[in-house]
Amino acid sequence: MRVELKPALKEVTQFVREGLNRKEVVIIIGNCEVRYEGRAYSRLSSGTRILIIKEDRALILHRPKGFEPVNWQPSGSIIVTDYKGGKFILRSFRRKVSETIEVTFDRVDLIVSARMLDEGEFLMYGNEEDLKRAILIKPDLIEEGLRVIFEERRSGSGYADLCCLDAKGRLVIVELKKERANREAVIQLLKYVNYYKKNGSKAVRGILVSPSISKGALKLLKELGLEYRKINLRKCLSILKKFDSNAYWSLLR
Amino acid sequence: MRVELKPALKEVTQFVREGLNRKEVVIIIGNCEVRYEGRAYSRLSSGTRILIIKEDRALILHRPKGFEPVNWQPSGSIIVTDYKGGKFILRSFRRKVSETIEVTFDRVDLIVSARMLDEGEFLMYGNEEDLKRAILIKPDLIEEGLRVIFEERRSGSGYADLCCLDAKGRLVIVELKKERANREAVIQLLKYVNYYKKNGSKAVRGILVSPSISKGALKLLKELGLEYRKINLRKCLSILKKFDSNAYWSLLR
DNA sequence: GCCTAGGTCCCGTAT
DNA sequence: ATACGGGGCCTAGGC
Repeated sequence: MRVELKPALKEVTQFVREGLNRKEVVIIIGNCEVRYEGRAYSRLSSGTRILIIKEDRALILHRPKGFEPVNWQPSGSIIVTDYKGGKFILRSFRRKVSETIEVTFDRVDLIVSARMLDEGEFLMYGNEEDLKRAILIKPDLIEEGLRVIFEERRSGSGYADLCCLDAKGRLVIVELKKERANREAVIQLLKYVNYYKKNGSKAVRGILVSPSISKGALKLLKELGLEYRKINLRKCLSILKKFDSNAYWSLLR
Repeated sequence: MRVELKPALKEVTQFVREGLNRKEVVIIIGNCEVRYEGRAYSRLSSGTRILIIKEDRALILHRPKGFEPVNWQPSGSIIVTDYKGGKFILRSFRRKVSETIEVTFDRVDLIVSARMLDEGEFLMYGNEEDLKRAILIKPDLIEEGLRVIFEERRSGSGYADLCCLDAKGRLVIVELKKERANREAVIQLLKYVNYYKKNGSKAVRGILVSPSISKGALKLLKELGLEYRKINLRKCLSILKKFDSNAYWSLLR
């Protein structure tokens, strides 16, 4: 790891170039102005920020407040550095979309270049995918006698989360939401149900499955003759835990 | 600014506490494990990462690759630090939503605490809002003789971008998209048009306005008897430039 | 390449 | 608090 406090701007160019060539992550804290041009246009006038350039050339510029970066460039962009007019300039060009960022520093307080070893495994659970997996294991969570026949099935323009048959053999389209469902979710479900009705299936039911639903969405749902089933995310996870030997489930408190 | 290379983990607690109390931004580079529990659950096993905690307690944890943070907490959360079992532990609790992050460091390579002055102005143009402003100035961009009567008008469940009258006095609902429009946009427009049809207006037209439109969306649009108008974002911006004395427009190349 | 849908999306805004 | 829609959204998965 290389660290320099208050480096001369002239040296920063070399420092950054070397860091990136060595596949290190570079962090710059300093006073800068920013210009962005691409899908939209932005200007950020002078102030102190944190600039991060990762191994893969992802660029992230943070102000001292707020969760979101003020300017950025996703990974894979091209970084060019320059020293001109007494200032350090860093430009980033995105390959596919025509997008450019130009960060001009008139003062650098700190510069860091670090090779970071990170082979850690990232595991996420409790997303919509998990909800679906739990239902595939135990379709009774939605309704007695339900059988899943397709998942993520193309249904017109989009994809139905689950296509099922109920105890009476009727087609049932299921739309899953892991959080409170809104009107948007109802419209999504309607779209798929209508697709199957249009394409020959007579008795098609549509069920929206989520832990909760907004008042307006529930009203709309009923008006459209669709159904709602409440589901508990924790319950789904505990079902998965039983059927999945993966050790990480044991971490669930 | 305070910087320490390879600080003893025991000292880090004090360092972070002091930094945050002084409204400084704290950056830690080191080896850590992460546990997140809230709307979903995640585990990140050991590796070297960058942790940023901002003045407003926004927490952002970055791996050495990729644009997006692997774990985070938006501003306003509560930060608690601890030294236990030879490790430095930082926990963040979100107030409203029940969400927790726990970052456990077994090695810290660098720690920085910096008061960052940033009063810079951030200006963004070329978003949907600007498209709308340009059309308000010059409705002819869409159609000769068009007059805008409402903007962001509640129309049933959502908000119609623009409500207008055409040369023949018919109601025209306009849906704006600053980028390629998809089926979603068409459905949105349809929803608003149907709302006004249902509520008494007889001849209601719907126009989708965007720089381009997906093939499927255009087909759907026509099937539904809706209309499409291409618009050029740069042209809209140059119109705004004329009518808006704000100096930043001059920065547009 | 286009298109669709999810995300711990975040965020602003209006009700 | 809830709900709705934008975002330079990003990212993954299909086709």
